[in-house]
Amino acid sequence: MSNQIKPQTLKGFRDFLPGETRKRQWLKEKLAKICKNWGFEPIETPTLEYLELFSGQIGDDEKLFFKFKDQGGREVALRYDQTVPTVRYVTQYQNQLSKPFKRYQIQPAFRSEKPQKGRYREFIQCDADIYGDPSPYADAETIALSLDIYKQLGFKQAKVLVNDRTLLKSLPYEAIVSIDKIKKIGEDSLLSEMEKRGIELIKAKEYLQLVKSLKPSEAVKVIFSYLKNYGFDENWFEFDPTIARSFSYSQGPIWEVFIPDYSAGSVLGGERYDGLFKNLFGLNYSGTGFGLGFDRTLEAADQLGLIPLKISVSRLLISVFSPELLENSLAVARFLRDQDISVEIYSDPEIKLDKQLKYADKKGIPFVIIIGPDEAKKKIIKLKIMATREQTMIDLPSLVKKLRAKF
RNA sequence: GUGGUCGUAGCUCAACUGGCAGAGCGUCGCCCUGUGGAGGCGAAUGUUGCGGGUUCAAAUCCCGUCGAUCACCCCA
Repeated sequence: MSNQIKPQTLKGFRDFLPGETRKRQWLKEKLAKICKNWGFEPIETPTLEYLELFSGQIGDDEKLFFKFKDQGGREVALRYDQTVPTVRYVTQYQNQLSKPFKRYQIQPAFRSEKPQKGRYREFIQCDADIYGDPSPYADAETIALSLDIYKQLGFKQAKVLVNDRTLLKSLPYEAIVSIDKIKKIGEDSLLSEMEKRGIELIKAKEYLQLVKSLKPSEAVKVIFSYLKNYGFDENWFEFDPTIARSFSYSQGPIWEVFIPDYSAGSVLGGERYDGLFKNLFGLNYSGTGFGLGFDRTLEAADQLGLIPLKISVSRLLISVFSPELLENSLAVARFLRDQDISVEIYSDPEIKLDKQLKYADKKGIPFVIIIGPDEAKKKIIKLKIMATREQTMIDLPSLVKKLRAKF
């Protein structure tokens, strides 16, 4: 009798089956490649940080931290976002980093939220930021990168809505938080929302009018001319004074990216947050950039059919005719692998050929090699193309040539 | 964190007001001992998420718990 346990994942934490994992890897690789194309350097930060790093900044939301005492009694927290740890990182290594410093980062973050669809306790974020450049050109560059990512991923259209937090300076924080919801709840509900947050109705109406009358700031103009010069079509960007990004540390330009063909909300959000350096470390420094929602972006790409469909990692299965002929299959496998061709060999030589073919079929492996007694005697192999059922007897050097052409 | 809905075979789901736990798909076997997707025939599979309670009797009602999902909150 053993204490058997139930196989299950923790609330809000996920396993990924091979098909899903391949999609996720596809997106990670694309994101990394695009960021590198823009000259952004990859970095990583630890999963665990001192709790105090986050706790000063977030106030109300501390209940969302995954925090505990480690074995040494230290108060620690799982990475809650990428921005705050990276501000620490930039401060800590400023002498070793270029200025400006451009970095991207694809790592999981942890929040102890109540999970919902598309909302998990462990989720990947892709952040890209520019540090040490206070000019709106730095904002413009990260915004251009925001758009280029979606363009390079194959989206027909993405749209960035840009605002400037300095335009909202005269509004109290509660009003800004409310304004951010206007698209979701409408103007009427917005007014009652503001009242609920302790703003008088008259004031609320005043704030709403003010916001609606706002015109693009100089920084926003710089950004738009940058985007235009980079070659983005005018319908890829727009000024929207209701984009507020209710983070307490946002200042200066703020933006969110939406996919018109995907309705589940924004897929990316960014802002300038120079003040964070001051608040945390008393440093005069600047940072601007974005966090990209990995799951939403992946879902959007999947829904719109942008993920290349490769059912299997294996492109070629070497079947094993019988235990006696296993060595022939092994020899071919080794030969092909030495030629840098990925092959999978069927593991159990006792299993009949029809099962092995069925396996290849199910896994979507397009080519199967068969080596029976006849082939073994002639020192050749039979290549079967699953899609067409076509079979050819072929020797190894020609096989390599043929596969190179097909792959 | 607050409130609602849900959890039955590998998957999708049935089971009238409490009364013998079922179907489709898939899986497996055979038709087909050197060849996969179609077709035919046959077979296996359940602690009804878990724990407790009420009842002659619980998948069904009650409590707790784990998980999923929706709304709110929040969303660095």
